[in-house]
Amino acid sequence: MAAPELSALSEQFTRIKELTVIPEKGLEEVDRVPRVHDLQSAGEPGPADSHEPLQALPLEQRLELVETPAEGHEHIFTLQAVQLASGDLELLSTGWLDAEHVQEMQEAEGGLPSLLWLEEGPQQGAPQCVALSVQEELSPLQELERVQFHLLEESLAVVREDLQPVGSLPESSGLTKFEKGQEKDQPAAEQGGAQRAERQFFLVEAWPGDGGRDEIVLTISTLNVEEQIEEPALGQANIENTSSVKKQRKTKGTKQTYRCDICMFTSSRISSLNRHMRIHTSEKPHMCHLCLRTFRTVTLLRNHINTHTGTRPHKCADCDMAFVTSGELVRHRRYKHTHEKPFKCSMCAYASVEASKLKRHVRSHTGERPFQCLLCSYASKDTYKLKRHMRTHSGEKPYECHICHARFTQSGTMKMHILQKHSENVPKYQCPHCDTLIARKSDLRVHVRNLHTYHATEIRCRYCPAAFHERYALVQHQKTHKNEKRFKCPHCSYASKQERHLVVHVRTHTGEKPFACSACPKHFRQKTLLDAHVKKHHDLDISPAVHECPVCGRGFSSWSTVHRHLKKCDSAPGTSSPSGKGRRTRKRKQEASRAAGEDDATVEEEQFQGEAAPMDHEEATAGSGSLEEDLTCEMIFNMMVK
DNA sequence: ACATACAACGCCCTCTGCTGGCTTTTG
DNA sequence: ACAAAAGCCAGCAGAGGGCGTTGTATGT
Repeated sequence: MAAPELSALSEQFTRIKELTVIPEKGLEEVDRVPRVHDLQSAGEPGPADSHEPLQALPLEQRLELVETPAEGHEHIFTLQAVQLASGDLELLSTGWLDAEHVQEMQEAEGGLPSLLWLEEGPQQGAPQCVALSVQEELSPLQELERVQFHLLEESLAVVREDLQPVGSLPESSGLTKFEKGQEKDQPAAEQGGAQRAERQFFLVEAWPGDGGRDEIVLTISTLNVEEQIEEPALGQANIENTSSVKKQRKTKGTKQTYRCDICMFTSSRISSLNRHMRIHTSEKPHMCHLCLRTFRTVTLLRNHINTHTGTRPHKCADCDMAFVTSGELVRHRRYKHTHEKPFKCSMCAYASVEASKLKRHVRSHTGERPFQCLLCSYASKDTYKLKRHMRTHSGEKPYECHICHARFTQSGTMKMHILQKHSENVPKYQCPHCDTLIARKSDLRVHVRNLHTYHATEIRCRYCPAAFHERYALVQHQKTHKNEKRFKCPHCSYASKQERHLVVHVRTHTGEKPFACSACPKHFRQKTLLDAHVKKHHDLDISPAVHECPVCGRGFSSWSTVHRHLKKCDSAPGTSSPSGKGRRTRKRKQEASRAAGEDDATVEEEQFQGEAAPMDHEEATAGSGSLEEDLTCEMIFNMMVK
């Protein structure tokens, strides 16, 4: 076989097979064949001098070279030299390496050596070899560009002495492969069964693949051999184990069970057991030529390659979806079309399409959190949540708003951001208990929780004895007190909405004037009045405004003074103040009231109800003019207009 | 060898809901 | 001006849906 170019790797598959069970049928036959140590004793190179090539033998002789060690010698390896002829590959020689030789090599080389066979085959010049390292990996067959590497078991083992290959071998099968049906037809009891102990050995084989492919099959096997104990009285029980392959035969004619030594697997068929045994090796002989991943089976490789090529042969009849495997299609149909959910939770009504989903769901009942964060105490119920959580440590914000480029840790957060900040028709959530509209559902829930939750203990109104169990009702109730004149004067009928107004008012009864001017002996009931006084009489920076009497033209500092003057002026009617003056004055008063801490409502209230705290003359002249004064002026103005 | 069914794990997504900081409104 | 209340907002986690992929068992 010509060495394939790397570029042609996709054309070549190299398989590595488990050794199949050697039938006991061949046991007697192999006793005839020469043994390695016999060959060695005859001066022929053998595995003992392992760097010497095995003698090349014609193909027709190869079976006879498959030999068993002499009694007392324990096999470690079966080694086969192969010829790599063009387009074909032949088994040329095999030989046993027994424990004695290994021990010698260990002593000589300080460990198990690498073994190498190089020899000329019957076809001159054809390259041929098997290279094997017993401790590390299998070295490639020479002349092949690629061979799978696999660890060999390091454990030295003993071999069953009676394990032997079959007498005839199909070219595509291993030397020691069972013949079809053999495993069932040959009860071990018929094989004679000396007592056997648990033993182990390795077997290496290489041969061309089948199916016309450019394929090399390389078999590396570890055989565990359990010695049989003959129980003639029961007429049964010839048990044969191969590496982990344990074949149990109870009685002749009863169904046989083949049990895996490594796991609980059992099968009624040896072929199934042999196939199963592959899962206990790391062998993945099928390599994807696109990404170099390897797989155990051709089917897996094919599915994998389909993921590269996008080939999706399984199409859904009800939608446009298509899948690589039939299983995916079935699952998809359950999710999207049939809604069949076979996995049902025993603790709630949850059911799922997949078992893994039920398993995940059950953790919400059990509280199990198998995925622990290494950086904090958080643990999650599934891997994704842990991965998402890790962003809180890394600061990673993988999601970016395409409009404002703000970044977010979760896609849902970004989605909400875009909806609330960059969308035109932002949805609002109506509170079912009141008129409140809230942008987010979760915030509406907070609103309901805070304002509409029933409280066992009553919440009392700040202004009256009313009490409520719901905060919203309390707030609404308290708003009804807003326009109430709750603060009533004990001396008269005066009432105000704000307590501070009542305080000022009561001073009119008590005569208290707590605000003293620092520049003159005057005292005032309100700070605002004091400020106005200081501004008018003691602030040199302020030039007093001149207001002319419309009757006599005399100048005054304020309209209120003009008003008072008009009362005395003989030529009162017929004069006029500037248009809109009354409104502007009112406005000024409102501003002054605001400066004094009164709200507009209070001003208006005092305007129209005439219940303002009464001012004495000096207060009236100190300020910017009272409402009464302004109204009088306006009345005068109106009279003049008429 | 091949197809098929099924299992298992992983990844990513959406929806949901809570939390706490920030901002605005209200008193 | 201030504090409290209420809404806004991003961060974060819980739960579950759906699909991708690989592995195993089994029948033909």
